[in-house]
Amino acid sequence: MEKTETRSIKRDTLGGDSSLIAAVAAVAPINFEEAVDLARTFGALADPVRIQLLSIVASKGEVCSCDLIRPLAKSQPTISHHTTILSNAGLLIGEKRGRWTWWRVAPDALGQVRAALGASSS
Amino acid sequence: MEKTETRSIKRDTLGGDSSLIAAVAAVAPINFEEAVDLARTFGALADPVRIQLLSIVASKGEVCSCDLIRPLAKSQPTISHHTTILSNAGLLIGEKRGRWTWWRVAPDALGQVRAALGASSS
DNA sequence: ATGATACATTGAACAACGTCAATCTAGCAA
DNA sequence: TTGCTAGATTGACGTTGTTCAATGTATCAT
Repeated sequence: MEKTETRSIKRDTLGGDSSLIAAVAAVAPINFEEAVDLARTFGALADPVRIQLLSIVASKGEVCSCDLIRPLAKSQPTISHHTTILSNAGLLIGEKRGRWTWWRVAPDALGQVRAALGASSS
Repeated sequence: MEKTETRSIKRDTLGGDSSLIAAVAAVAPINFEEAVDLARTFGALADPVRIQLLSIVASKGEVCSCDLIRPLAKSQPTISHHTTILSNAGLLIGEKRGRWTWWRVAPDALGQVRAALGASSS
């Protein structure tokens, strides 16, 4: 997607190996910046519409924005708003082909969130 | 913690096996109620203070509220607010002993969040 | 060029959230 | 009892987030 200009808010969250339950291994608590990054990612997931949106894209592999309006029962601007948030969070990847924007789940993005939640068995 | 009365907002999130990337396995998208539950849990994690709070409790095993004020640099009511949210989300467990409330990370709660994010390799 | 379609952006209304001062409740000690 | 301490609750304030109507910008077809 890439903002055409201005500050390109590419966040690229979860670059480090900040683990929430470094806990279990009894390591030191994470620092503030890591916490801000993690919180931002969780914030992108903290909405039912976005969870369902992500789930739909994931289950279909690739979807255009127009195919999300009906199942999510939201207006076109609202859908655009949510895809932008997920995209900025690095969880969704959008590719513009002709008039359509095709969305797919960022490979391994959710896996990185999982990793941040620790290496516990389950 | 248990609200003394009124509606006891015990949420007990993530009871089902709702997987966000049922995707990868090409299953069907999750329903609205599951999405609301997941979003609520992620919402509890969508704040830097709560992430650090959780991290501190995890690294120390057990901590009283008073021990969180200093490292988090927040007022006592604010700390109480955050512990309540994490507790309601089922991520933190509080036990009142004497004048102190002792907090610990709910066993496997984060693991369940991980599970909801899918069974992908990493 | 004209029109239609797919999205993004803007602006505004409303709800939800994070924060703290002030206050209230309980447990403990003198 | 009196006083102190740990924490929860209340109320208020500013910030942020969700939503949609209206509008703007490309892209494609005629």
